Amino acid sequence: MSGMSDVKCSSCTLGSCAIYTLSSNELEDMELNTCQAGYSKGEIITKQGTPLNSVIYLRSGFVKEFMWHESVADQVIQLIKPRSYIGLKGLYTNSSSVFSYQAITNVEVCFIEKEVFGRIVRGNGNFGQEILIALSKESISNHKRFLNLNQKQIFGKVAGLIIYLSEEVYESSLFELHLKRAELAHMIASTRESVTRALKWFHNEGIIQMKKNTVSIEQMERLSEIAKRG
Amino acid sequence: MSGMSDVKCSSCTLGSCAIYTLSSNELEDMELNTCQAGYSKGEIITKQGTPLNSVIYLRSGFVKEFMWHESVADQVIQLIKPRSYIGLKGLYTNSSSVFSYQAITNVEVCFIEKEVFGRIVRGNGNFGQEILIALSKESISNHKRFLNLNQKQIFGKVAGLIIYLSEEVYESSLFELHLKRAELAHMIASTRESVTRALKWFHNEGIIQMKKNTVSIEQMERLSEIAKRG
DNA sequence: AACAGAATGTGATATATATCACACCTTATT
DNA sequence: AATAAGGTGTGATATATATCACATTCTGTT
Repeated sequence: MSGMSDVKCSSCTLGSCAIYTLSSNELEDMELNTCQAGYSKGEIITKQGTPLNSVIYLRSGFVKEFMWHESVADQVIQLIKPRSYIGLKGLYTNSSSVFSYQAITNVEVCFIEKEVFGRIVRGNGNFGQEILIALSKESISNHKRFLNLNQKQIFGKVAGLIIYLSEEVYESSLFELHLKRAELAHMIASTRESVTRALKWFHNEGIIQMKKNTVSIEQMERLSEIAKRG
Repeated sequence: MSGMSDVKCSSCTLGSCAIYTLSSNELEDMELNTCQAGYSKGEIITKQGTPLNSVIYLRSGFVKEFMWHESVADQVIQLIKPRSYIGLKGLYTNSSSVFSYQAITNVEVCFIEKEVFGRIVRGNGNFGQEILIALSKESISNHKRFLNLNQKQIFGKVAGLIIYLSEEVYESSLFELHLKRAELAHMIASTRESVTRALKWFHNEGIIQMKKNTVSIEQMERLSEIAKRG
């Protein structure tokens, strides 16, 4: 967790849509109860079970939301893209984090105290609306992954995963894979080896191109066909 | 879709937590833009792709959220319990429904125009907060099912499904299965036959008891052990 | 540059479960 | 009561993929 020069919320260029709805008073309220931090690739931001009295705003970088599951290997729930809130869904539950969050690139975040956050939601319906929108979008995005898991064949699941990463996370047909094979596998209830084989096959067929860890989708049509039919 | 005598929002005994935050003006606004309906078991409430300019409030009964997926059989996303909002996550997206909703018992619902709903959210932060809470809870509940799918063995998945139904939907260790075997299977990416076998085995082991379509969880410990370890 | 450790690729095999085929049961309809 | 139709139970078989074991490549550190 590396230090960094603090940016005021009011002058932040990486803020959420939501903060544009805030009055200067509200903004100041938030500023006073927010603290900024940087993490480098690989660092854990919060661990499940740990107290967490903040909503975390991801200014830049990508974060992995996951759980360490008893016997089973870690389960990756989703990847979070920059300019989104982390752990919003925990805002109104208990004070300890349900999930763990890890920086998968270098990352800048802000910790906003839950209490202030809630106060502002209650006081400013427009802010609430924006948060509601954010949460809805996350929810729908997760549903897509969910549906993908109902696909039985791994090739279909891997194809769906690539599409998810491209559309919901990296928002580009060209992106770097920040997760290793085993983690990708854990996102679709499969194994490292099976993911390797699927990616290799897609590559050989010219459906995607992979050099190093950079994926480029070449034939989206075929890819989504595979994601649908298996 | 059977008719029924209309209840005013202000005198509704089956309202959400959220509506208790409303002023009488807001309540009236809602009343004027809400219409009530009843469906009987099996009826489709909304079909995916169909225009939907309302948030639907489920006063009583249970509803299945699902998609008809191209080649593949229907995919059940979740079951919705009474006194919750249906399609909240679609409030701020497009005007056509992403999912289909079917009554799996007799059901009473209210259609509240999205526009009014949004207006009230913006005007009343406390209402917004309650909606946010509802959405968060739904989100977390779905995450649990999600994690369960990452379980590879069917016995584990079926066990997890039973726990989900008991804890998140029916809120009792004794409940009636409103879904048929094939639909249960579609919730966990498995098959009718495998679900049959798993349930049979649980029954024989005395972990659950099943008569007709009523399930009673007898040994929660073992069930959750199976859900965890497979 | 050399090394160690991690991550990834690859083939052979085992195995869980999907699939198939059919029997049985339940429910509704005539 | 008889019939039909939808749902469920059950065994035999096929098959996709997990598992295993090892080779290869990549990564960062001394």
